[in-house]
Order: sequence, then C-alpha cells, then structure tokens
Amino acid sequence: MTEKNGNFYLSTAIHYANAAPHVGHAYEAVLGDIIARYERSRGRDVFFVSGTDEHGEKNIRAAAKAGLSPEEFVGKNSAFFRDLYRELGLGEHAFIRTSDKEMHWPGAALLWKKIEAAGDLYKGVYKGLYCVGCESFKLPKELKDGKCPDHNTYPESIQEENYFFRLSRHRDKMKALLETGEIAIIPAFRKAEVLSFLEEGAEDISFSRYKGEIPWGVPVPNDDEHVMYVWCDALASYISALGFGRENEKKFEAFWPADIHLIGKDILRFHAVIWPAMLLSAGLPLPRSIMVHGMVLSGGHKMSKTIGNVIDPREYIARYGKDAFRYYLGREISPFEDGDFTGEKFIRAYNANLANGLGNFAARVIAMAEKYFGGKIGQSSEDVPLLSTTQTVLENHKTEWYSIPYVVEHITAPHYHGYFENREMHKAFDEAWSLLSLLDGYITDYEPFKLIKTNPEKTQAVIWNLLYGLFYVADFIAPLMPDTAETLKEHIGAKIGTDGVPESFEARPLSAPLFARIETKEGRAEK
RNA sequence: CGCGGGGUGGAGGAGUGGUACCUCGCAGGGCUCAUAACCCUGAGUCGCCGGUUCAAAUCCGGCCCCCGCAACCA
Repeated sequence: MTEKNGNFYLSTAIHYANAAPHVGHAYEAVLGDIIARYERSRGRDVFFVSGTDEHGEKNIRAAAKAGLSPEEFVGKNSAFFRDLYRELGLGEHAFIRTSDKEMHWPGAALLWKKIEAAGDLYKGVYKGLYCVGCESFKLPKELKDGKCPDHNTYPESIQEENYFFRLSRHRDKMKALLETGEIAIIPAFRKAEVLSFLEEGAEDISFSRYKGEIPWGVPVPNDDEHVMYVWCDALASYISALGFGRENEKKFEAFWPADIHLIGKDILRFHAVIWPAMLLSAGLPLPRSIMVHGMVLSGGHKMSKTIGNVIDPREYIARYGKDAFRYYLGREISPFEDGDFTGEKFIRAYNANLANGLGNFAARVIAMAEKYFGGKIGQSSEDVPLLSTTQTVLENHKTEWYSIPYVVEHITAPHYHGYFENREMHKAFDEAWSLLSLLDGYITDYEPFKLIKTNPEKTQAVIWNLLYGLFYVADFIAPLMPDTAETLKEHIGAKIGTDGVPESFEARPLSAPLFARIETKEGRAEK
C-alpha cells in the first residue's frame, strides 16, 4: 500500500446536476471545507474534491424540458455549484465533472476494465417497469397508484440485457472490513445500519444501460451497445479526480486511499457497500473512513417547494455574509444529526453569538486597548488571574488560579483538538465560544474601564490577557470563519514570540462592527 | 413483528448512571469599555407505566405520540 506521508484526501459526494444547488449542498461543502482547513492548519497536504454527476436519463429529460442539450443543461447546473463554492469561500479544492471526457472518462474506463478482469462482471437480465411515455424505467416509489405520474399510464414490465456486478461475491469480505473498522463509518451508530444492509443481502447490481435508450453516459469499454450505469460512472470520480487512468498524474499514488468520503445519510449504502466492493474487486486500496452527515431540514420538514420552506444559500450569503452562513452550518448544526435551518433560528444564532458574542467582545477589547494605550500593549510581569467562577470551562482543573494563557493552553486547546479528531466540529467551536464567555467574565472581574483610573499598569496586563484570548479565539474559529479570523488577527496586531505565542499587541480599531445586529422588531425575521 | 432517529423549563436544542446545560424569552440585581451590549441571580414532576441500582433524563421491559429511510433524491 502507498505511504501517503501526511497527505490527506477528502471528498464530498458529487452532486446530481439536474437542478441548482440548495442549502444541503452548501452544508456538505462547508463541512468539508472546515475539515480541509483544519487539517491544513495541522500541517497536512490536503486534496479536497467535489463535483457534479452529470449523466443519466433524468438529466436528459430535464434538459429536454428546459429546451437545452444535455451538455448545455448540465454545464449550466455544474457552473451553479462552482459559483456557490466560490461564494461560500471554499479554500483550495478540485472539481470533477463526470461528463469530462479528458479528466473523468479514462479513470471510469480503467476501473471498469479492472473489475471485468477480476471476473466480477457478467451479462444478465434486468427486469423493470418501463414507461413508454417517458421511455425509461421507473422505480415503484416513483409511481403513483402504480401509474407513471407524468403520463398517468401503467408501466410495462420488461426486461433487457445488462452487465451485472458481482456484489454478492464481496459480501462477507465487506462485512469483515466494516466490523473491524478497517473502513470506519463515522459516526459509529451508522455502522449498525450498514451491517444490516449486508444482512438483508447484497445482491448483484445492474451495472450498465443500453446506449440506444440512454446515449448520455460513459461508454462501456469494448462494447458499443452499452454505457455505464451510475455506479461505475459516478463513484469512479473519487479516483479519476486524482488522475487515476490518466498518464502523468501522480496524485493518485500520493493521495489514495481517501481519508474521508463525506456524504449524506441517504447515500450511505452506495458508499459503504457498493463502492468498497468495487475497489476490492479492482484490487485498489479502500477508503479509510466514510463520514455520514444528516440532512438540513427547515422547520422540521424536508425542504420542498410545495411547503415553501426552501432555504436559498445565496440569499443568506448575500445578506449576512459567507462567514455568518458558514457559522450557522458549522456550529449550530451537528455534523451527524439532522439539522434545522430557519430564518428565525439563523437570526437568533447570529445575534447571540456573532453580534453580541464575538463581534461585541472584539469591539470592546480593541476599543479599550486603543483608548487607554493607543493600541500598544506590551507584555506585563504582573499576574492577573481569572476571578470569576465560570465553571463550564474550568471543571476538573484544580489549580490555585487560572491565567488566560493557562486556560487556552491546558483547557480550551486540548478540548478543541479532541473534538476535531472525532469530527465533532460543532463542539470544537463551542470551546471557542466558551473561552469568549470566560473572557467577557474576565472584564467584569477587573473592570479595566475603572481600573485605568487607579492602576494603569495592571490595566495593561488585563488588556494584554484579553487580546491574548481573542487572538486564540480567532485561531480556533479560522476553519469555520476564515475571513473573520483574518480580520480579527489584523486588528489585534499580535507580535509572535520565539515560542510561537503572542508576546505583545498593536491593536487597531475596527472601522465597523464585525457583525451588526439584525433587528427583528419590524418583523423582518422571515420564517 | 422491515431499519433507524426522536419526545428535556414558555419556545428551540445539548446532555447515555452520581449537584440538569445552552440560546431566545420572562423577573430581579450589577456595570457603563462595547454593537440597547456585558456580568450575576431566579424558575424544569427530563412522553406514560413498571423494573434494575446506594444512585436513572441516562440501563432493561411495556405503552403512547412524532419523524426519516426502504437501490441511485445532500
């Protein structure tokens, strides 16, 4: 197996390009970007990839409906995704399109050939319900009262010859790999779900479609009559993105296997069972972990146009900024459970934690530094310990007294990194806000705005501690809110000492509030 | 008996054996550096019934009610 030397490979799912992205897509991208930025800050070389799944009959039909060719149609939607990622402020990342003949097709073809060479492909008969009006197969759940909802006719039961993948052959091996954790499912409670899929049986799956019906796809190697069905087409993007199947591409050797495939719970089966089985068959290394996030609901319901609870990510980014939007997705929603996104909740969280919490704290500290000392705060020899009894952060640490640097180094940082290791990012960020709350308490402890009148030296030490704390708050939230972290650090003006921690500060006042309060009196809070 | 998640102060959520935590809201107090912000205090039979335990929101059994998934929809 390849030694990756600290290289880190993270993928989101590739998204079906039949419509513009919604908040769920934004959510997955932000989670991925948070992990990518964190791993980079830990010194890893990170390859982060997302993309669009562009083939399949649904796209052909949607394109026809829009009066466009499939190429034009998916090109448009794919561009929406790339635009969204830019608006979300994703850091360095790759973007793979399955219709890309140069980047993607060679990898998909090579994977197919390897699976075929392993003897895991055979021709069999695919049985399905076929709607003549749609000219396509229908799944039972797509039907209404047994009829095609578009044509109000009963579909015919017909058969066609397809290639099949011997998934059944890999069932036991897959079970073992999941049970031992060689392929880790994060969070662990999802593992039971996957194992129960395998218990129910992993039957061979249809792996191709007739080209006559669906010409829009990756051709099956050495067979003009078939195109690949979604499995080998879409899933192969995880390795084609690294250059698998292309010459002069070294990324595959450097980055594969994936450290994390980040996916939604709805597609867990394919990623935990079918994809590893395909790799197993092809003799390729298996992904190390599959991280499964929940769905973003709105008002407790799946978003739908009928209910009218669809959240448009671009609207929020445009109104409140990308960092505020990222904040909500990354901290207010657990990465593993379903989350709820409503305008009301967003505004509440924004006001409480960004305007009142972070923004206001930064403003008051920097203002005092500026007003009392012209912004220049040198290190003081005076100890100014915390006096407040805030226990949330201090539990289990029985020392005589706590200094801000002690809390940051021995309490906040270890907790923060511990949570990140488990990918509980929302909890990691909670630590930053706990620190913030403790720093607010510290101001109450010493009342520097009073102290300045009697003891300027001690006041300076207090402000030094506050700026020191704020510097680390900025550091901790950097993966979540990169722009805000940068702005904060600019205005804190820390001079870093030889041991890598801030020694003195040259604070510059903020020209405008970091996060202005959102006033809701006039009922502007939408549902 | 398909699989899974959930029912916690007025609202929304964290919390898987040992003084019940957070946000919003409400009541009272403090402070004035700051974005009417910040700090402190107050209020909860943890869906129902039974069991295990020195100890249960947390474990076990039963019941009631919500919600997802169930082969390509993040």
